[in-house]
Amino acid sequence: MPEGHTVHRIALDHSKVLRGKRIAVSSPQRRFAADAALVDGVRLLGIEAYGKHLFYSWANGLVGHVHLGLFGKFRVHRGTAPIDAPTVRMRLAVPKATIDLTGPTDCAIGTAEDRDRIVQRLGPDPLREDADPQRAFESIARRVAPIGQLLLEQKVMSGVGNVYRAEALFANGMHPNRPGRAITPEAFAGLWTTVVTMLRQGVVDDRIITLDRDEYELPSGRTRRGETTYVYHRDLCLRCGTPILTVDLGGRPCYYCPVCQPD
DNA sequence: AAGAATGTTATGTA
DNA sequence: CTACATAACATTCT
Repeated sequence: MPEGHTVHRIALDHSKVLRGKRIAVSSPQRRFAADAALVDGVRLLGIEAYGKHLFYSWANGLVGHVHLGLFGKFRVHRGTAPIDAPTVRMRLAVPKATIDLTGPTDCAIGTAEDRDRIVQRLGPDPLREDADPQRAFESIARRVAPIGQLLLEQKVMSGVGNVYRAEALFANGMHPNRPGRAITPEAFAGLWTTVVTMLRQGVVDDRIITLDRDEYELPSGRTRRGETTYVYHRDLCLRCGTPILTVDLGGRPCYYCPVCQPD
C-alpha cells in the first residue's frame, strides 16, 4: 500500500448512486448490498450522491468524498479481498464481500462543511427530489454558450455527462449548438424531463440504455458501446440512418444527428 | 502499442 | 465578475 493511501473498511449498497458507472463484479453473483456498516468501528449512516459526487456520512461526524472521474471503478470480490491491491484507495469490507475502489479523481475524508462547500457549487441534480429545475433554466437562459456545453457544466446542472447530454438533446430534437439564450422555457422543460427520465432509467438498469423500449428491443447478451444509444458513439443515427456528426463542446465530442436535430 | 475514453476542476487570459 | 480554452489527473482497453 503506497503511503498516504489509507484504506477504509465499510460496507454499502452503491447501486443507486453510480450513474451509468457499472460495478465490475469479479464473481458470478450480481450485486452486493448491506444495511448497516462500520467504518473503522464507526457506523456508516448513509451514502448520498449530488451529481457524480458520492458522500459517505459516518457516525463520528466525518464525511467521505468520492468522485470516480473517468477511470474510477469499484470492484466487488466475493469473500476475502485479494492481498495484493497497491492501487486500492478505499476498501469496503464485510465478512462475505469486499469492494475495492481504484482510480478515483477524488477520495478523501472531510467534514460536513467540506461536503457543503462542494454541494454549493453544483447546479441542481436531476436525480434528486430536492432539485430546482428553475435554477438550471435561469443559468441557461442568460448564456450564449451552446446548450451542449452548458449540459456538462456542473454549476448549470450536475451529473449529466457526455452520454446523456447527447441522448437527451437527440430525444428533444435539439441541435447541440443552440445557444442557451435561445432555449425557451417549454424547450427547457422538455429537456429536463428527458434527463430525469433517462437518469432514473439508468438507476433501474444499472447501466446506460436510452432506447425507447416501445420502439426497440433491449439488446441481448453482451452489448458494446454504441449499441444502447441513438446517437452516442454511433456511426449512423439509429432512427434515420444519417451519418452521426460530432462537435467539440466542453472539451469533449458531442454526438448528434444533423437530420433529427436541425439547427 | 499509441490513443481513446460514459469526468471534473484549477488556472490563465481577455 | 463572466466566459472560454487549455492543462492536469486518474486507469483500462483495444
